[in-house]
Amino acid sequence: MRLGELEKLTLNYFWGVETADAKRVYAHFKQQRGGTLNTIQSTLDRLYKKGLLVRKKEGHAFQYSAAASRKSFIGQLIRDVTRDFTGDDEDSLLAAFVSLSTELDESQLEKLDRSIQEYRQETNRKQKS
Amino acid sequence: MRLGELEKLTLNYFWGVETADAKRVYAHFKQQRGGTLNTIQSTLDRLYKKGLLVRKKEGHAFQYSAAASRKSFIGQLIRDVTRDFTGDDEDSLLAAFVSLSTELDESQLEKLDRSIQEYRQETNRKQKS
DNA sequence: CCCAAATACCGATTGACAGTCGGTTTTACG
DNA sequence: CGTAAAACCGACTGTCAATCGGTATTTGGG
Repeated sequence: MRLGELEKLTLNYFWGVETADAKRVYAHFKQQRGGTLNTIQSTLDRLYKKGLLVRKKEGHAFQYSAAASRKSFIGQLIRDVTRDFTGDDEDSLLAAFVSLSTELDESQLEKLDRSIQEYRQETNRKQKS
Repeated sequence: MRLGELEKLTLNYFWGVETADAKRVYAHFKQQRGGTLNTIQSTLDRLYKKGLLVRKKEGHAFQYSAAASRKSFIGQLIRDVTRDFTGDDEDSLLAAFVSLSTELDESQLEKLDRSIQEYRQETNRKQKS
């Protein structure tokens, strides 16, 4: 799924606010990039149709909000972009991790290692309860 | 940087062969998808201009080959796709890892953990020598 | 209950860019 | 130096984001 520049900006915006209607989003972007309310509405609609935003009518306007957290969205993004380059036999997620490893320095690897340990602990706790 | 379908197939092809000229690539794809030699040549040229293939003239034709390994390419891909969603303050690579973590199960985390340990050992060895 | 303002929705246009391929130019080798 | 092979150029198509004008719809107030 392809994302345009304004779509990316909009998604980032929605991870900073709970909820917003087109007018509110427009007020935010009017300063930094101009354009019309209509353009924002189209973009919100496109993101909605792509399943990246959810919406609910309240009064006159739809209230939009992010369909997924930033983190899980990025995770999905990575899986999408790597799928075409990783065979079904190998674990594409793991392959992605390993690919990225070569870009990390020791201190980052250490941090990562801690994050993973933490997450494993958490997962184990959940499974036991 | 956007990649088309044929471009992805072509990159994958080049990770399976050392080197190939347009004719050879065409011979490979003729079966599974038809098209003309010219189309392949355009695609090779586009990939070359994008820096994803390197080439060297040998006799009549350019010999193309992958500019980077599959793994480092995927790593680059992930960094590109995540850049717009990770602030400069936070470490985007680390963020990507953590995002993906939520998609892994315990056995995968274990494997990942092992990979990281291995890699850290390797890195340390290199730095000492 | 109906009207006007607010908003959603539709359609057209533009700009990138991949894919495709015909035609022309360049090039390497005999 | 001529020719066959390959590179290169240009055109056209299809897709999709961005943009925005115009129309349809909806909602809350009167």
